[in-house]
Amino acid sequence: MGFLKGVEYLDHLAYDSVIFGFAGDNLKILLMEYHDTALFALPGGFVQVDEDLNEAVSRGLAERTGIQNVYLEQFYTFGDAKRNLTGEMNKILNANNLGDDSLKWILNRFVSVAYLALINYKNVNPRPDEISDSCTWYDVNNLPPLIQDHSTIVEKALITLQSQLDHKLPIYELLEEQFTMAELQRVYEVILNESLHRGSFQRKMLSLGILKRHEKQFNGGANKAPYLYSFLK
Amino acid sequence: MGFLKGVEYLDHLAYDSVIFGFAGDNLKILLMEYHDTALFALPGGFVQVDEDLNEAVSRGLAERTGIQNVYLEQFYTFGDAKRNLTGEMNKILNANNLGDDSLKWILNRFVSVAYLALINYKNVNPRPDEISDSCTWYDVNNLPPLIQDHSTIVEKALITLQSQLDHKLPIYELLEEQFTMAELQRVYEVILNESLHRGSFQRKMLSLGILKRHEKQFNGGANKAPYLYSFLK
DNA sequence: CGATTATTGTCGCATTATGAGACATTAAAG
DNA sequence: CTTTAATGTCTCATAATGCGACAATAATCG
Repeated sequence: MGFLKGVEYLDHLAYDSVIFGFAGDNLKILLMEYHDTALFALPGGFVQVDEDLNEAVSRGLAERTGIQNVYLEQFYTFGDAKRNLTGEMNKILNANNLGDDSLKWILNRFVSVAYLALINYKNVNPRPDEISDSCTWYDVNNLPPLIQDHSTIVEKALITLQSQLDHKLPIYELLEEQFTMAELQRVYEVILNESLHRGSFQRKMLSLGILKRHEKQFNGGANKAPYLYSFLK
Repeated sequence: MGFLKGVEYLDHLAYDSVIFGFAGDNLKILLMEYHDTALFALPGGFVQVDEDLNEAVSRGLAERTGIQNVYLEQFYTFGDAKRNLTGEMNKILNANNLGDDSLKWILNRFVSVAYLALINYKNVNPRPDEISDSCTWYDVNNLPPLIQDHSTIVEKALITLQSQLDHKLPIYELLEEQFTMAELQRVYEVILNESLHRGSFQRKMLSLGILKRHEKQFNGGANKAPYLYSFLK
């Protein structure tokens, strides 16, 4: 077993989370940067000995972003034998003066369960943990180099997001409570990475019967004002 | 770490596989029954310390069915804290005179990665392992009670199968090299659990351009003989 | 104050996909 | 030769989708 600050964790098992947000017409994810290193990683963590796996992920997400009751979806478990943090983590531990033997277990091989979450960009209060000094949003199309196989994890998360977009993913988490049709279309376009026909998109969305129309929004532009919509609960 | 016959395994980590076959117009899965118990379980196993997770599953499947190069898809990782085999496994170990302490680790909490496979019913040579005396096909709609949460795992496998049927799953593994349109339709109907319109199904399949038409099959029936088809490679 | 501009809501049309029934074909049995 | 049952294909109605067009409208500009 591994111990971290007096808590016992399952050895060889971790989770990583790909946390999506939407801002400035682009899809973002949360990344951590470790103190005094140029190493970026997905926010992840370990599973306590008597803790549900899903609970562990919720807990970690709450600790890092301050938000709770998030839509979390498990999408793949990465289990290659050579998945370990030797090298990178040595650098991190040294930079943080944590080089004692009690943390050696962190250098073991880890099987990692990957989750994705869709959250509202504005609701987040990214908080660094003890060994990372920033937890910041990055444009998903312009990520820094990530440690280990974290780039692969992000890729797989994106593919999952795309394939499940029409089925069950609660896209509304990404937007404000109320939004325009153009904003909603932009979310779809960014996730699918393709442009959609405006008329068809609007017709399709309205035909689904999942949107409620509200007051028009006078946005100050020299044009017709759009309606605001929200998702029916 | 856990030891089994001199090999070292990752503790707290297991896999379970839902192996689908098709025979007699029905979808089947492989189940193991333990010696001298009435306990049925999905074929599963453990991951060696220096072994890729995917490798472990392939290895286990080859050991139990004799077939290799199977399409294996990971679909979920079950990680509830109370997932353990206390009770059931005690019964199994006692029935097999394996009640010594060296196997105590098997009673721990296990996080299990679940895989599904589609294989050709006829190619399989189910082989029991040391502690299970049968590894047999069961109709998926008529399963015996399964240990632990294995029924839940089967359910989730079925849902995954259904949702991915049109996208990427290599259904052809379930059939012979050549097959009739009626047989193919039956596979779809069994997986989707609904009947399909014959004309529409045939039109759809032919329009996909993934089938090659062969000689007619004179099946001895008092009716027009169907063509045989195979999937284009 | 009227013309202009950019964006929006909606419609029409062509094309494609889908559901359902119908009809001729055909291999074997009587 | 007739009958039977399954098959290949067709037609029609309906639904879904891609794409362009048009009127409406809020702000700006002359």
